[in-house]
Amino acid sequence: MMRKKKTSKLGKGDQTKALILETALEMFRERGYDETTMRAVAQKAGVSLGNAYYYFRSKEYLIQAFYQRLHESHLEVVLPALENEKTLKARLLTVVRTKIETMEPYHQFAGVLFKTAAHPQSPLNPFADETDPVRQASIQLFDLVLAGTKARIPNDLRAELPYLLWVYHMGIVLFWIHDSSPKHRRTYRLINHTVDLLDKLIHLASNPFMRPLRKQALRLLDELRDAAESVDNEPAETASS
Amino acid sequence: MMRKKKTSKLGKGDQTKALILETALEMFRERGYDETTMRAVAQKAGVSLGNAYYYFRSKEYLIQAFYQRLHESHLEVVLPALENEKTLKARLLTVVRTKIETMEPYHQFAGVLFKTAAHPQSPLNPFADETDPVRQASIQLFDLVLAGTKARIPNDLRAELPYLLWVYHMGIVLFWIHDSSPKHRRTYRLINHTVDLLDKLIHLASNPFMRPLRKQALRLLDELRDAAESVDNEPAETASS
DNA sequence: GCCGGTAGTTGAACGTGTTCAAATTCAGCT
DNA sequence: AGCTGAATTTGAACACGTTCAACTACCGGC
Repeated sequence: MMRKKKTSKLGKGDQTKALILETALEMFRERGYDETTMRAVAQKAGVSLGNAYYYFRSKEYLIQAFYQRLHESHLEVVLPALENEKTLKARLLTVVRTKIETMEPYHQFAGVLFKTAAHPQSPLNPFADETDPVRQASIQLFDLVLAGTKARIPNDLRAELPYLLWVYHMGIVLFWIHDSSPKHRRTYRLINHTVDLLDKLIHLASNPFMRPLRKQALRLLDELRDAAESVDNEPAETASS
Repeated sequence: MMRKKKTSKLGKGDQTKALILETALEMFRERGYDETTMRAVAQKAGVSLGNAYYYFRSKEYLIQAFYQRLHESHLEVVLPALENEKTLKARLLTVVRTKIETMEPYHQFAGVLFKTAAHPQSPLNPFADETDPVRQASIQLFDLVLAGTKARIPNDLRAELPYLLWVYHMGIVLFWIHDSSPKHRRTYRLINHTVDLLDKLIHLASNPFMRPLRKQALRLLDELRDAAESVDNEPAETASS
């Protein structure tokens, strides 16, 4: 009885799964999400319709896979870039800018990301289950941003900041989705301004004078995130394998 | 050639439209949005399927109509209640609490409100076209909240505050949607805490000492809302994203 | 070399939102 | 009353996401 593929090349299933995902993402890029039908994906990938559903239990799961893939691409770009930046401001700028750049080919498709972002099970939902691996990895990146600076930040704030910055960056992405200005100039301008503001705010909030208000805000944050704790629905065990 | 019904009873079309909407909302309340099919609504309302589409160009438009109806119900409750409250804090509390109470019967259905809130044309989208009447009316309520207090707020902030409070209240609603605690206690607790915090923040931001930061934040806000200015599509034509 | 079971694959079928050309009703006019 | 064009209403048809029972390919064990 075989346990688990510990080594070597991909099994046949993994190949098919990758093929379907690749095909789907390509079509999303070219025609958008709604305009890409599961039948069309299956046909172009040379598999049957049912087979596509064998690997992705719904069309939305392709988005989830996309989001995962996107994060990996982002990491490849952002990690080297971060090595050259030391200040909090510069590091934040780098992360958010490269994120938008990575998403660029998917701009018209990206709308659907938020169409379901409010859905309890979506990893994009700020209240969603924190244990989602994709989401955790995404938040962790902002922890890395902070870890690489010498900025003096109180521990209570420091602990929550990765999550807060992640929410902030989701806001930027949301803006970018709606941004129809040429080359998305508005988004980049917004990033500049918000990062500047955030930098100031973080330092302001780190001031001992602000301690009571900060404590109150952080207590609030705790409360906020308890909302989703009792989401008991089966969260759709990760598609296959 | 008749112009417009200036008086008297509703035309036949309006009757049918109201009937369909009423039936739909009832079924949404009882079975939820996704579980309520257009066919079922039409059948229960005693009209044909196509007829329902004659009055509501898509299922989502029923949500839009719901939101409008909801706002009217809210006004009926909140306007009298506001007459007894004079402080900013109390007035804010009143508005947000009654909002949640008004939405109560639709809790399980409300999820879909945000499923499409990110859609460019949705009045729930913070970046959406400001000229949407439902949305404007909703924002105006927060202007009324401010108008009834003696709080000293700088003009620049005062002008933007209705919109900001509206966004805040949307956040509360979003939380409420995910709140599965008994009687939504968590939401009410959150309202208490956030209103308290907001009250403090508004006064803090009104401090002359904060002027530069405030100015910067408000400039940013302007920029934020420009994002949607070039949304020229006529509503509900574009599929997806 | 065959067996058995798991993984992979198929396509027909279902229910849904939406569209549309045609049928019907209605209000005002002569 | 009879006509006319607009408003209203109809239900069949379409495309899509999703499900499912059946079929096939593969691989380890005998």
